[in-house]
Amino acid sequence: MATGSRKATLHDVAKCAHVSVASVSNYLNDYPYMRPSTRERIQKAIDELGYVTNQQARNLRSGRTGLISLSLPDLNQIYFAELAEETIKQAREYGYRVIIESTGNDRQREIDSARAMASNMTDGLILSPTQLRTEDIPELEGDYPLVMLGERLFGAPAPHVVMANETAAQAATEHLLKAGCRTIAVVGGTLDDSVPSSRSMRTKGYVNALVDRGQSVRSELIRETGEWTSAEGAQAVRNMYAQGIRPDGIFALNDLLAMGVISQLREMRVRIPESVRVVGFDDIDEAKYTIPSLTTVDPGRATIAKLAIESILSQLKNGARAPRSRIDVAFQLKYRASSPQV
Amino acid sequence: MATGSRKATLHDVAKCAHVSVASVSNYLNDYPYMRPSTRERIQKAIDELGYVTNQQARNLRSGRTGLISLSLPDLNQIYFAELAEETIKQAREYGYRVIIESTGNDRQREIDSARAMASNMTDGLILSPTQLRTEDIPELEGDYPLVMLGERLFGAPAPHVVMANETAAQAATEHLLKAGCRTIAVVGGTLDDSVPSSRSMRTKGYVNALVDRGQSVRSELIRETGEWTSAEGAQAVRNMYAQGIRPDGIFALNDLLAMGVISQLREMRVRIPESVRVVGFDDIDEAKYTIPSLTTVDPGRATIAKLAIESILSQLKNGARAPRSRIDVAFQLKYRASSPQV
DNA sequence: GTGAAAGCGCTAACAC
DNA sequence: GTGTTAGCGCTTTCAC
Repeated sequence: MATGSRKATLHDVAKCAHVSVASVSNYLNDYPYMRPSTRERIQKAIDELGYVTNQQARNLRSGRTGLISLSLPDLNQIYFAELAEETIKQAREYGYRVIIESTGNDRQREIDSARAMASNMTDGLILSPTQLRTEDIPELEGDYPLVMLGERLFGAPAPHVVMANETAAQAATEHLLKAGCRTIAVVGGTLDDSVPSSRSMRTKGYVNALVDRGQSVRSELIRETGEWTSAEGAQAVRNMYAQGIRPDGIFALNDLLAMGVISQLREMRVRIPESVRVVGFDDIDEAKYTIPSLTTVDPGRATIAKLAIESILSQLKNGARAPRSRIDVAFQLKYRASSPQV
Repeated sequence: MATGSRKATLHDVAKCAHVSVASVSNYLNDYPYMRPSTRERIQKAIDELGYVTNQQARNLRSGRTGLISLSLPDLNQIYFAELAEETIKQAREYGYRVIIESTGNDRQREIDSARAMASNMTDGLILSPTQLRTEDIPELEGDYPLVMLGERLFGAPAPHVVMANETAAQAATEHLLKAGCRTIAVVGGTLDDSVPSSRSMRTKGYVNALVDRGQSVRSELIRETGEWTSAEGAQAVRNMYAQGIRPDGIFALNDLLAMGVISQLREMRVRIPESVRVVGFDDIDEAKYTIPSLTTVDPGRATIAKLAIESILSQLKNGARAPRSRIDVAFQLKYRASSPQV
């Protein structure tokens, strides 16, 4: 490596190796038809000058950046942090890097994520909105690669990768039913389905499972909560018991709620799973470490990330936005100690 | 917005507005000396053509990208996810976006993060390594803006923003002492300080506090753990009690451990804080929601992110890497129910 | 105040 | 096989 005063360019390398810039460029891009001796001279010059390709110039020329935008509500929510981690990992497999936008559940920032795509800074956008409304769909028009995530804006003009909220919740509930539970509470649930959301979809799955078994849906077993935190999960259990409700199964709509549920039940000396089975949703890392460890729904985070990245790259290859479509991701029930498989 | 066949360029706008490209460029960059009528014509043309500046071209010309790399071990670790969130937020304040590299505690990937800087893709690097060794320091030479984070590689040729692991741990322990605790266990601690780490620094702080009070350090109160998970925290408490050790204060070296500690104590009907006070470290979001809520050390995550970003930007402005330096960030004890202020 | 022109460093035709 | 050249879309002197 040279005592670089200024950064070496293709031009410098060409001069140093006594070849043309085209040859150097070819060399860098693995052009096959090239005399070995030329190759060597070029490589030597590169080493000597400590040359590194300037990505920006390459980007301008090629129209690609090797960057993908991932727009999420909030990395403080474990689910999204873990999704981001998976997405970064997947992108790296293909030589891509990820810019993360955190929108903080702000509609304008969600729109801005889309608008930023017009400036060519990244090769594609993976967007997980929570506030966008149907009227915002025009903001998503464009020819850049786009993949939608989450429960909103199914009308968006792009592929939409969705987790199986409803069927997974149904399977979780069926598991409890099959294990003999007859009084299954759903913590975090709601019967309000005016706005599609994880909350409403998962509750619907729960209801479906009961109905399929000919069981009645008891509204006192549907425990609404505010935020999905462990404190709310614990509170929900306390309230339920205070009202004399004694479930033998609890389906918490995410793992944090489930952690609160477990902690409260243990506090109350309720045995898990002997007296009450507990099932969560998301399969966050901590679910393995609760006591007892948490049976939960793995919504296929890794698959979601993989499909999203692959769709972006295939749209990029085709040079066109893929049409609106829906890609359902398989879920998996992870059986752990809080409700073993029967 | 026009029925853009192809994306409009500066050139197109210039032609449409009957001015030169220079004027359009000036307009876009808020050049003050410009006839209002010209301004208007240009703006009209921009609207008409739906022109958006091409960032890549601007980047090539200006040598800047508006991107900062943040290289972290793992977004699945809540602390890092929350740090990333803060960093993204701070960067946005200055009009910057963040590329997140997740190195998975892999030394080669940590090195790659640094090497990637040579290609001009981002304007600076915030690096939080866990595996880099002193011999890797040469990899960090360069004139690009760099900020180091964490407990390693203090010899690196760049500013190093560090949290007050030792003094914060000392303060946390002093708080317990002041509250009357006489048998304070440290969960996650270690007396091995051969490798500098959060673990060893925080333990050292704990020891300092005891020594300052003239108390002896009892090795059976230093409870080593494997990973810092809540399961390990709970296990540590069980082991301790099984050995007949009855602490009246527990300092857990991070919040996940503390959550396990709390959950196990409640299980055992030990009253918090009456019988045992519990203090954690990190102030993750969940710490507010444990039951009882967790007294913990806020290591100044927001400040760390802010200082890191600001240092990157100031290095950028100065056109040179800032010299090696150490920037200590103030911590704050967050008093909550698990150990109220005395 | 505004315009002409020279690149930033690279890639991709196309010529030889 | 290798070289020449024309830009990618923008910013920035420097004339006028």
